[in-house]
Amino acid sequence: MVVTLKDIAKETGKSITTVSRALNDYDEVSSATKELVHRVASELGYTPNIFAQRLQKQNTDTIGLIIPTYGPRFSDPFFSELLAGVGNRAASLGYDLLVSTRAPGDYEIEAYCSMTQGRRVDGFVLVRTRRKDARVECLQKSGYPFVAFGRAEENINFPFVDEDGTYGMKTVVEHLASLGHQRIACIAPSSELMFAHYRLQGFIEGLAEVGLEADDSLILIGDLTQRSGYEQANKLLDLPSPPTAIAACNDLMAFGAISAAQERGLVVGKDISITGFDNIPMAEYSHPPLTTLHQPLYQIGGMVCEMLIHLIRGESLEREQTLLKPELIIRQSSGLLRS
Amino acid sequence: MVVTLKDIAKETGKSITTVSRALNDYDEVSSATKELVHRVASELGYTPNIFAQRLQKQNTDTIGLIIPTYGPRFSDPFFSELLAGVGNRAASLGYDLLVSTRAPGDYEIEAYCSMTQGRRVDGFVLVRTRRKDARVECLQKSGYPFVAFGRAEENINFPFVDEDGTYGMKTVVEHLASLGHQRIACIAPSSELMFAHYRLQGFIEGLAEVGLEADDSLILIGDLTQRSGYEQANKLLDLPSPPTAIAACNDLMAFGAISAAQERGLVVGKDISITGFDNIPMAEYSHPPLTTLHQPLYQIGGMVCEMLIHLIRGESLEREQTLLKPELIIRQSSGLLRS
DNA sequence: ATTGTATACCAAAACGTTTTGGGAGTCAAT
DNA sequence: ATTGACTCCCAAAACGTTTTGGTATACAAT
Repeated sequence: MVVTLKDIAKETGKSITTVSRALNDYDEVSSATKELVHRVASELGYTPNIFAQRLQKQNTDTIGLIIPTYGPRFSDPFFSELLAGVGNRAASLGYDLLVSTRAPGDYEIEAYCSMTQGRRVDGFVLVRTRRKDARVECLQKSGYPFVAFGRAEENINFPFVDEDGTYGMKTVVEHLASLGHQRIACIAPSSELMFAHYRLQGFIEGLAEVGLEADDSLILIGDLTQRSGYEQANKLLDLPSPPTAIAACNDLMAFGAISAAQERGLVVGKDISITGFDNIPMAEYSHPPLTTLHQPLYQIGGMVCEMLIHLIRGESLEREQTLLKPELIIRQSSGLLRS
Repeated sequence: MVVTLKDIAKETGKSITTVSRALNDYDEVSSATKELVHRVASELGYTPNIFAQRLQKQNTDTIGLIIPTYGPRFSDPFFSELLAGVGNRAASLGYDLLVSTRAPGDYEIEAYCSMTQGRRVDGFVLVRTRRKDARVECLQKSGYPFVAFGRAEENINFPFVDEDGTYGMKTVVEHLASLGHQRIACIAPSSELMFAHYRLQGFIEGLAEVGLEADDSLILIGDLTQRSGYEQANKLLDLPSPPTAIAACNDLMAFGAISAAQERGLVVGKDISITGFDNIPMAEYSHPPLTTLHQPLYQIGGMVCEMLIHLIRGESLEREQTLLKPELIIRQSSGLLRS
């Protein structure tokens, strides 16, 4: 049978109150009693019933993470690394992690509602913010604490960590321009996604800074998968005057683009330069290795998680909003323009 | 303030008992009362306190998944796809998913203990079974329901879904042999991991079936990452008489091996054949596209999750143990032996 | 008149904690 | 002797559900 405080009380001859306090290390219990209670507790193999605790304390020691999954072949290294970061930090701070996977859309908000209404979690980690983010509205309205990985449209204010995608893409464009490239294309995800918006903005500003004109026909929209990188790159390469460099807004699409170029016999890094964004582990081992921007996803996951827990505990945050500068990692997928 | 049954009772003039029963659709409540209660409940915005329910019912409607994370750059597409499968199925069956990420080792068992002892979950999904799997022992001893993705050493009996890795690697070896390869190497993870054990066994049996002798110097151990595929492939290629084909036991190591071969100027698929196992999305877009074995991870995740929930509900399983045949996907990383 | 059987309801107990509000004893200062 | 401060302890309430073990009424069958 399951051991409860009552059993320990009976065994030690103390009251339930005292047992509870002894186990929680209150000062008003003598050290002799504390010792006795602890000994008996471990003899009987006592473990507190977490739901009774939560019912009483009205908190959950659990944080929620809802992962938007795009289709059944969902397999974005982005999330596994971030998840590891959030999960490990949560565990080390004594919090459980309740994960829900939902396709973006109507049911996604439902997942938030069911977690908030049932008071299943103390707060949320929000990932991949969107331009009009119903999740942000929902959480702000309900007053649930949350920390986002990613910003939102200007005027909404909430704690976040984000990478400076604009800065990142500017450095990519500078890099490509310094290699002599003038026709630089971009494969960007829908600007609905805030990070895509910032990255694309960086691409355009970068072009301006190096004195190149943005050409709308060289900016295509992809959906973050290799497949779409492949398809959009094919469209770019079919243009009468194709680009000599393609800056993809994430590594997966860059791989798709590389694949498309190679199918046409182009040598990536020589005939054409292709860059990514994220520096997923695969980037180092692709052929050719991918020039990309490094985002420390594991650390970001940890940061976001820790900020959230501070918030839940009612502590003030050192920094409400953090913007990280991604670092350009130059590998062989980008090279001098062949003249 | 939070609305409770008591509030509804007061508002409707009924007792708490009747309100509870009305909401749970017991027959012993008149339909008029049911209607009244439901109306008032939704007017007041009632949502049950989940912890009170769980305390009373002594169950959690939550399943646990503990992901072994190898290091901070943990980023295995294997897990994101599996997680999506488990998570989506759990949600559709009304279960929450509690995820814990732990490095394999001592703390991993602790994670199981804290979930079982605190009775935080009704059961577990166990992934990547190991030869002497302390987790299996722990769960069997505690009597917690669980379903594994992967088998264990012969005599232990528990419900699982697994892919037939032995069969899979045999088909790979047959494929390579049919292309004329005679010196075929294998990069396998530690045989501590059951799936690695079966895959390696398939490799060896496969060699025997096509009349080739296994050469121990051609079997190296990796740790599932690209880096280790790269390192081990380098060792193989440095041999006085290097292999003409390398069968890696997962896709990530295959990519590492491809990278190593390409660094030496070898054309993969011509000068050397390299194969993987898993068919992660990247396999289609690598250069060259990877010959590998397809595992339907998303579906497997769903199956495992559903079996577990049946088990938790005390229903009998249609099949306790399922072995799936992986399908060989031939792409360009394997080709005819150059003579 | 009694018994049986539905139907519709309810008070109180139970789940296992933590917290509230207090009590009893000891010791020292007035 | 009284007061105050301190230490150590406890009974009971509270958290919000579900379940147990009833009751009261109405109606039909004996």
